[in-house]
Amino acid sequence: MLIHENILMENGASIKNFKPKEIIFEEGNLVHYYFQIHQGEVKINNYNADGTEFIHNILGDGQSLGESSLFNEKPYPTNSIAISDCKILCLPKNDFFKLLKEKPEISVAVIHYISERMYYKMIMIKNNSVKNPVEKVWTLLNYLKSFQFNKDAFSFQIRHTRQELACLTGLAVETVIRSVKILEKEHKLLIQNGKIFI
DNA sequence: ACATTAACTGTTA
DNA sequence: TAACAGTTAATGT
Repeated sequence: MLIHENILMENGASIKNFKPKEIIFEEGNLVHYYFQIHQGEVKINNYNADGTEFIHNILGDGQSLGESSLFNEKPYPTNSIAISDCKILCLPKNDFFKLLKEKPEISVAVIHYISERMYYKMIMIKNNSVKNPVEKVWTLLNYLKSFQFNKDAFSFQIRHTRQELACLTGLAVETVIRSVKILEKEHKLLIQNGKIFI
């Protein structure tokens, strides 16, 4: 986890529960808290003018939400919405900065985390400007697997739905399905009762 | 609730 | 103009 939960609790954090589809913060909101997921899954997204959704990222246990907005004076550029039942640690902004001052190793951990997020952004911004949808899906799936210790072929199950993969790549669900089938034909991944293994 | 398929439409190489 | 991605709608798991 990014910051140890005991340290967060000792420094003024509280735990808040969110139901699926509940909003943690919204585009345009002012930034008052450092958020860290204790348990659950959260998506960071935007809605286009036509209502279609673009998902920037899906985050899980131990990861933080919208932390980069704590360091500029700008409101949130994205929404943050619970996917599953979530318990989120909420640390008021002032307490967060006090903690960073007192414990420089936490500052470094936060910088490391933001750096990791930026790395992903670079990969995905390039990926999403690629034309070939099969390549888009393949790069995304490989990125998702890159965090696993087990690098063996077909050892990692993709837990995202086809719709989520579509929103992460800007493709239509049907195109994701077609692309995944092509990748299966090329023996790059395995499909077992609808579940993707890479 | 999610995945798949088919038939159709528009865009583009 | 053939290929291919998005749209819509129906069907399957």
